[in-house]
Amino acid sequence: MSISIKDIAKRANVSPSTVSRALNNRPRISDETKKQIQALAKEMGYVPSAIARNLVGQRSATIGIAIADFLNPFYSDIIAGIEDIAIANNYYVFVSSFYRDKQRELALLNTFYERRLAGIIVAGSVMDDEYLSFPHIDAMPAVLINCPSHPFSVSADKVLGARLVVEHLIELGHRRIAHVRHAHNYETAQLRLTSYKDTLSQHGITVDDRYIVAGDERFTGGVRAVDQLLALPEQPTAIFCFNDMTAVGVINALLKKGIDVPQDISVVGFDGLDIASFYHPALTTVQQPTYQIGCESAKMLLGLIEGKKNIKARIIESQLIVRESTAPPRAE
Amino acid sequence: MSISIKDIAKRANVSPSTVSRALNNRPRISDETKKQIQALAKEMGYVPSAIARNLVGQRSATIGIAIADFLNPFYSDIIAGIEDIAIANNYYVFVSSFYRDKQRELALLNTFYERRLAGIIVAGSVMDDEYLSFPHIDAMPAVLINCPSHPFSVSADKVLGARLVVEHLIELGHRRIAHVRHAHNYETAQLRLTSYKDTLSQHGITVDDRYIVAGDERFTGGVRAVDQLLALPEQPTAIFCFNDMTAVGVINALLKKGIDVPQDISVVGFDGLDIASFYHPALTTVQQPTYQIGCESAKMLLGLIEGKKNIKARIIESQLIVRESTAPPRAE
DNA sequence: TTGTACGCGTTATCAA
DNA sequence: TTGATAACGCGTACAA
Repeated sequence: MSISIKDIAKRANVSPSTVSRALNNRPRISDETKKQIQALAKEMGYVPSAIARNLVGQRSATIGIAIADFLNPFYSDIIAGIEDIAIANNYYVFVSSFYRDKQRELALLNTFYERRLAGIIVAGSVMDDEYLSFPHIDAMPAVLINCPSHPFSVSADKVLGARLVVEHLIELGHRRIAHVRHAHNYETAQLRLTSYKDTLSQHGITVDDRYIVAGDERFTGGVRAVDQLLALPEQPTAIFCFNDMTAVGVINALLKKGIDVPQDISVVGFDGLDIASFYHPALTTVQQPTYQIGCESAKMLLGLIEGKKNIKARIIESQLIVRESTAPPRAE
Repeated sequence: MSISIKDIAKRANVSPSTVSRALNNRPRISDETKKQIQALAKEMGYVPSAIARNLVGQRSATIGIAIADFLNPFYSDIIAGIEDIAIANNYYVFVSSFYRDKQRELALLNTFYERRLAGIIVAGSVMDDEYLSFPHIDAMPAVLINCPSHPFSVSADKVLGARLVVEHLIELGHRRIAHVRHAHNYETAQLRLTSYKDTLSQHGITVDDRYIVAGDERFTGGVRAVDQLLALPEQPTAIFCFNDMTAVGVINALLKKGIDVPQDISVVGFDGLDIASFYHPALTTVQQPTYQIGCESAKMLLGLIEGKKNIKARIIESQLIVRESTAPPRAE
């Protein structure tokens, strides 16, 4: 059992409230007793109980971050951005992951609410529109990352990103452009897919569903996707991947089969992780301002916590970065 | 303000204690009122306050994880292991990072203690031996990952790992073997370095400090290290890197300068991340059982929380995996 | 300047 | 089977 202000009060022969005043730098106390008590508290190794404080104060100064997948470095940078803003505003941050599992996501949100956290940020939710019906959303504000349809959200422009990718490939001369989508159909995965289809159509290329295969967001998803795509009668000449992790998996699988990237097949990623520029060949990809997204979402959440009302969904532009993994298709 | 058992009690015309009994499936209550109250609680959207529960119960059923760096995927797998064990034992898990900053690490531990968490797991501490003097260690048990000198710790065998690496390179015929160490001299970084030196000496190779340069644990650290090493009058023929991230940075920098890996220079990583096998060339590295380390440390912590006493530091064997980034040195 | 009394939401003990 | 009461650690009116 840890020591409390009562213990200090006894030792100092004062009342608990005097101790409380001394430790919180409150006015109605003499400088002398204040210093005396502060010294005693330090000596006794007193650490205030956030639990008791939260209970009486009805606020926790802690925000929770629920992220889809710890194993995807995409989220690491976002977390760093959130942390920096939160710490600067005297908030603590706790992170947890739900691994794209709806049940775990719900359980996590519930845990956050049980702790009466001041607010939460969710990145990569698989609940999507059901979010608005989450019962405690008014008591514990939430900001969603990459769910642009939600009013309180910060997202990168996936529609633009996917269009830039497809147009880049078409300009290079590709016609058979495959897409490795995310097996989960959550919002921003869907947006990439739709934008991919739309852009193809706009350029007079018929969408062929056989060129759309499911991956996940890790290396292995890309490997499996390659097996499917290479089994096709007419192999694609370019593969647009859901994200950089997938693209690395795809390239690795292709190289292992003796297929050169980009000479035989072009590959494009999405996200702009560090690994994209360090991989070999370096990935053509869509750069997402992850750290900035983290900062923006934290600022938005702090605004919501303080009761700000005029808050709108933010969409941040993303940018195509052409590197070594794309080239014109081989002449047939 | 969220609704409490008092609110439910009023609506049901019973006392708060009856509501508490109903909601916690306690014995002394009739089935009828229990069901009635449970239904009412659900209807009213009641969620118990973990804060109040913790205050009265003096326990939180939550463990905190402090990890050195979110941006290093090495820790992601460890977290997954911890989470799985914790959840299976009805514990919640909150993760936070201190980015190898001693002040932030201390602040984080303090935050954890303020919440009166049941226990903590720290991975990649930069405090090392000072840990034992952390004042609240008895009230909130801690397990350290990769601090083998600490009594409650789970670590991979870095000494063995580094020796396997160096011997592998020596067997291939290398004599000028460089080491990119971590700029922070925390325990397991030190162990790799010492083992590297010892193994060289044991094989009659003089340790040359110019071949030991500092990196960090990210890609960029490897890039900077390469600049230093290539400026040397006699360039090394092999580079043993602190971890896989560093190795990727090193290889990337070498390839950019037109130096082939492994034909011109061999490179070895450490950790056995997924990226090590997906990189191109695939990395020779020391595989660490990250998920298992996570599980073991969680089990150890739960043991400590339950008051188990006969707990000893665990060291888990690591294994050299030879892939494509090492080869005999070029004949001179 | 200091102390007393109460309440935050919950559980546990005792009495009814 | 149920209700009243106290307690967890802290902050804050209000009284002294």
